[in-house]
Amino acid sequence: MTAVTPTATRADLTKILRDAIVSGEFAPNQRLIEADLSAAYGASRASVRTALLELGAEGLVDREPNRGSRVRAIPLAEAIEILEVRMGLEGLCASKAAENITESGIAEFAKLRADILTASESDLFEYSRLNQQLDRRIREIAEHPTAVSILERLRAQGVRHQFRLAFYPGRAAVSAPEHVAIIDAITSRDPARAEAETRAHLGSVIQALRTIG
Amino acid sequence: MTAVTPTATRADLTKILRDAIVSGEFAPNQRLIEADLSAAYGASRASVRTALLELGAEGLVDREPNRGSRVRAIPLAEAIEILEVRMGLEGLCASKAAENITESGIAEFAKLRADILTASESDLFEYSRLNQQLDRRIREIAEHPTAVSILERLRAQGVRHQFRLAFYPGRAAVSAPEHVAIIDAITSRDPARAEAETRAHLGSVIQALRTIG
DNA sequence: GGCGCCGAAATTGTCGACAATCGCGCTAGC
DNA sequence: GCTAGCGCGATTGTCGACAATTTCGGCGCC
Repeated sequence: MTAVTPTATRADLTKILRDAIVSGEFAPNQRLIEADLSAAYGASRASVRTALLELGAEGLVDREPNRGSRVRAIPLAEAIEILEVRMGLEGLCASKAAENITESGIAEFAKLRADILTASESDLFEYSRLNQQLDRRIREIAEHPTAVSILERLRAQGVRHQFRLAFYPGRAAVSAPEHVAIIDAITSRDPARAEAETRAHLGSVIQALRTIG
Repeated sequence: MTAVTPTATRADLTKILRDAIVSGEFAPNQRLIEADLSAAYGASRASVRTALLELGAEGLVDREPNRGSRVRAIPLAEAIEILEVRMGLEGLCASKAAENITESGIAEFAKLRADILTASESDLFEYSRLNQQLDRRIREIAEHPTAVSILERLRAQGVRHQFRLAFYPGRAAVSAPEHVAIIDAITSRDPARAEAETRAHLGSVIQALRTIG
């Protein structure tokens, strides 16, 4: 536990800890002791405590009463549950995005489509980044705060499994056409198809997770 | 703000405040001042504070930094968003329930089906209670903790609008057949139909909410 | 030699006090 | 009479200390 930040104010503390968890700086199931974190980040224990409380509500840390907090480990079964939920929610967002998208949005997606196809064959880091950008833009265009806020939480929880999958050999070749299909459905302003393609894509992710364990 | 409970321990405080909010004891947009609540419930301000923090994470109270907490008012547009999300999630649960249901579960649902049809024509309170029970049983049978925990949060937020709608004249006559259709799909062990019927039902609720405002 | 009880260390939960911030009314100046 | 700036009351944010709880190790007893 390296004290990378000597003094951190409380407002940032939640973010700092969240980043540390999702980036894997803290190992799953690692205990998060309030006094230690307090010393490491130079904040008072009360500040650490509220930060842990928020992260507990986000599902990133487990908090057992009187027994402290630890980094929540997401088992495979739950990662799949999360993806099942995302099928419903991202399907909804894709459908809304197909309704809302503007002409300039369509142009933007056309460029994204080309870039994704290119990167999927050459640069997996870039490909992964573009996929995230696609997802983010779909959510922005969907204009559905309720769904988006839930998705954001779920994404943080599943990030470890997602990451593992992203660089699995041959995965990009499968997922790239699925992303393209989603883009095409949205730019055609076809909500039902956008939803179906999104669900199909996430279904394929579930399949992949199941097989590679 | 009547101090109905002279001394309340912190563990219960979150629950007490949550119940007070969803039951309408606190008006929407009402300010929740830490010192006042502390005095009213006989707990320390720190305990009140953590309770408010949790309720904030649940979306039941708005917390603006340095400006305190207030009961979150859910506008109609957001109530509809919540129902749209529930379409995805309850559809998923219904689908899983159709896969998981046992023989004894089928028998239980058959009885529930009859009771719902009866109550829908005579006793709206009982009808509303049975509907809630049906929803709860579907969630239990679905065995999908991730979806269920999200649904529980959303239900608490939307409860006011739901309640208003439940006793709208003629509403029961519309919703009862929809509930029956959901039951029939689940007891037929037909996941796709269970999902479709559930989504149709919630779609009908959205329609109703839109028209009665 | 193993099992259960007691006690100490570690850790979380709670409290009251102090500091920081925000909103509002009041005054002064034009 | 109106506006800008100041200061005060109200409320939240932060802190350190104390109390309560759990966990782990040692000791005695069977």
